[in-house]
Amino acid sequence: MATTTRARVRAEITNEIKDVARRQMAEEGAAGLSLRAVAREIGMVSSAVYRYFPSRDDLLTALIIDAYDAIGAAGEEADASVTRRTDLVGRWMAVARAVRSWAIEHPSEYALINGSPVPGYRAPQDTIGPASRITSVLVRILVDGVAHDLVETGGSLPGAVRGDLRGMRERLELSVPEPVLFRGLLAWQQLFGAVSFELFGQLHNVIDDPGAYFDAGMRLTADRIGLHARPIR
Amino acid sequence: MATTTRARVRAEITNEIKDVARRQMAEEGAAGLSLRAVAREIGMVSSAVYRYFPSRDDLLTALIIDAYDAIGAAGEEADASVTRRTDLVGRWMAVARAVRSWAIEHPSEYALINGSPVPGYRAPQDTIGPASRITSVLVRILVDGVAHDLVETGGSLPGAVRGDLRGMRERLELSVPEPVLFRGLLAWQQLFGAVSFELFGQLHNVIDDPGAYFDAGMRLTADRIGLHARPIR
DNA sequence: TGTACATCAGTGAACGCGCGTTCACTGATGTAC
DNA sequence: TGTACATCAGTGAACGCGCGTTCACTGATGTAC
Repeated sequence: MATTTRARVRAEITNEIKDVARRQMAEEGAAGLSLRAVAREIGMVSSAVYRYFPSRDDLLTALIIDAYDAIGAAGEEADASVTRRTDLVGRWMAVARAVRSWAIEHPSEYALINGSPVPGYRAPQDTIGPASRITSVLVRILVDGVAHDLVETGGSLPGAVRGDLRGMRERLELSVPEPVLFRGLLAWQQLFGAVSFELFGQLHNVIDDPGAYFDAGMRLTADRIGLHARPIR
Repeated sequence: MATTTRARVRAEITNEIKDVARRQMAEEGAAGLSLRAVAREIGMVSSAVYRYFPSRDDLLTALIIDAYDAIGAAGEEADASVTRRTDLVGRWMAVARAVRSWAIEHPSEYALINGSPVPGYRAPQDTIGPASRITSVLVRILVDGVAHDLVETGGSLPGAVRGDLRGMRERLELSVPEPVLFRGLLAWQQLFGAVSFELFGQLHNVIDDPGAYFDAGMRLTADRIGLHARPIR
């Protein structure tokens, strides 16, 4: 048969290992993720975990890939939920809020992909694909904006920056002028900077209503990307 | 005598412990900081370190306080180096570049105060004072901007956000309108977001000249705070 | 200025703990004929 | 459909390692008289 009992059980236990690892990471941090502790909680002997993941780093890699996929899926879903596709500000806000919500619900996974690097761990190439998923969501908003004349396209850039962005534009085959890419990148940084600030506790004792603050900041950011409600030309 | 030999030697060894700890943190990360490893490198028996720091967490706290102090001092120095005090954009750029340079020179210490929190560690109250040092630098730029009519003061804010910022303004006894504080806070986030992105490797394979990119971003940010070269009124 | 005592830095052994990974093994599940 | 063999999941013991922290101790430095 296509999926044997063995294969099904294997997939289930693989998921259980990852789930338990995620939960433990929330308490101990990524650096403290321990195969033995995971095995103990599942009720397995520690060496049994090696039937599923050849090493601790491979488990970490799997968690990172899952996290990128999850935040990417959350962003895609939020973007798709906005029915009026020319409402770029609405799409931006939906994606921004989705990123924040996902991060608040999965703080340790967010830290895994957006916090300080895990010491001694080098991410393999496998993580690059899933990582670009959430980035692509923003890029699509910019592409649609350019296509419908809903985004400012002007602006000057220092040569070095323009060159780097041209490289990016050509690699991804985007029809988006460099200044738009530049503002998009800054908005991206503002989004993840805001989420990290909130999550890592930098807003403590300053902002009591981080949701309202986040929304206001992202609205201003939308404005600054140069997103418009009606065609410019 | 005021400082005995014992006291002088004590201060020297305390510094040596912190220096070695900083160097090891760069390799192992904050979570992997180990009293035993530090003692080993210094050539001390591990229990001797307890004459200087009552526990591993106290050593971490000392490193955090030092890091806040160092980045604060770097920011203050950069701000003070701009002789024309009404050149707010120049002051902002100087401080931003100083923060970035310090972070690049001391990546593990930057991560310690701006990266994901160290698991299992709760920062004591002692860190609050040093932490506000760098924040105060930006606030002074805004205060001077308002005093000399060099910064936009208008803008609307949702009630909850305005309320939070009013609290901040009153606590710090600042004569700065809430919208200015709001934009300042966003600029602050943009600055640390940009440095973190660069340091934690998110710009890899996208930006080859991160210095130029950083400068261009911070210039745009200065513009967006509403800093002007000449009085508005 | 000299001496007796108190303070303090550093030693070395020990406690009790956890970690990643390897390896020979048992017994259950799956596959080919 | 039944049987022989191959594959695979999980076991339990072991290797070699590092960690934070405590404690009784020695010997040097500092202080009071």
